[in-house]
Amino acid sequence: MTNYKILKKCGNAKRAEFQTVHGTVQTPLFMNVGTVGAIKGAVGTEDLEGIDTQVELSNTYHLSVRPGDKVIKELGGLHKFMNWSKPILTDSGGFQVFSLAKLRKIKEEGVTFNCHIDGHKIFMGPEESMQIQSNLASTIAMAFDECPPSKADDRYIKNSVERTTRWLERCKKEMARLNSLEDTINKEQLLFGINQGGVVDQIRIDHAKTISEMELDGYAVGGLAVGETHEEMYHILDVTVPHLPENKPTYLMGVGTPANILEGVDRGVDFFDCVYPSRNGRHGQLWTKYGKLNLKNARYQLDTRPIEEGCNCPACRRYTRAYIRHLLKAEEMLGMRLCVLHNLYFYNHMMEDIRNAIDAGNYQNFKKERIDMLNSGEVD
RNA sequence: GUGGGUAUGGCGCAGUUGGCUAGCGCGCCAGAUUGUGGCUCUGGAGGCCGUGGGUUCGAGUCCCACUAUCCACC
Repeated sequence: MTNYKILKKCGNAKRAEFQTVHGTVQTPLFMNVGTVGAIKGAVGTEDLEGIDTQVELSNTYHLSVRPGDKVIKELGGLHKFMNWSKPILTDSGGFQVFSLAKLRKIKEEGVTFNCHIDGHKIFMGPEESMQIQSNLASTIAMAFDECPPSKADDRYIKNSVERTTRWLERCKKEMARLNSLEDTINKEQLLFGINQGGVVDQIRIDHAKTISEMELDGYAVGGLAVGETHEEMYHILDVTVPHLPENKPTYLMGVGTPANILEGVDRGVDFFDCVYPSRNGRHGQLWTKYGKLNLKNARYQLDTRPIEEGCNCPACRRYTRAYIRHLLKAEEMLGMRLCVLHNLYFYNHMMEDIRNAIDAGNYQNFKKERIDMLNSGEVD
């Protein structure tokens, strides 16, 4: 029995429904990134309901360091801890090993690296990552992978990808074991595998075929948006996604800009996540249908319009650009919060528009129209 | 009133025995940021060096006067 049901296709764009123990979600969707169990910028789970968040994303590595996955397990799991009942996806920690550890040693068993907070030595391999994610009791666990640098040579990437495949087998085995244990909180935790291969077509394709045979709950494309061009990224999706199972959700990790998402959907992607709306929101960079604006710019000092005309987010419903700009310049928490809420609302509602366009069988026209609007530069 | 100190971009300061286009931090003005260390990075604008004289080839730097300001004492 599959928990993933395609409702409509429009070209390669898929409109689907995905059932989980924490409820059914509508795809394509954007997951709101809350690395340490909170969306940075003083955004609580009560706020997420108000901006139509479907899935919250947290991070295995960060939560294992602080407060510790065993603490969260003792408190009943991440859902209870955060008081969030909808789906949570936990990233495996593989990317953090690549992105924030200065010193790391990758071996067959796993990776040894230094903690970013106090520098102590940490070992994480597929089994450790699955155990932590099982303790967190997220809805969806991600496989522990290696995300090689975009500048790595083909030989390195090939070896890395082969090891990632072996790690995936170990993840699957460990997940099955954990889900069968008596004291496991979420015995129906799902596992998504991750495709790698840099920007090398054949490695990507071979890897996609290999992991497709492993009967996972979903498939992610990782290792993109790490320095390659947009064209390279779109090309990799063009050649890779067709080799992933169509009857399973597809997740493009860490991507991206509104335009990236519109293009990703057109290539069959269901799930997206990105720190852009939250991180850049904290720094005053806001997304609108007509492109992005930097609210810290002096020209907004006397601007009494909302961030985006017609937007119904908590920031736009009540406050002016001038006021929010002042809050940002004064480094008031409220400024960051309002900007993050606007950006997440913008992303979540763009996804809703995308779903409606696919339902209407009009996705490609919609995409072109929206990308033209984003590039129009008519923010003001 | 007396003695001493200080005066350099919006603010706080560096500027060596006088020597090229006077620097730095913060702020300001912009830009970057893609499975998040509330960051970080990259550019840019802005100064007749308190005022007036003097010494010197050359003065932010030395001398004199004035003005402002701070500290101590009366």
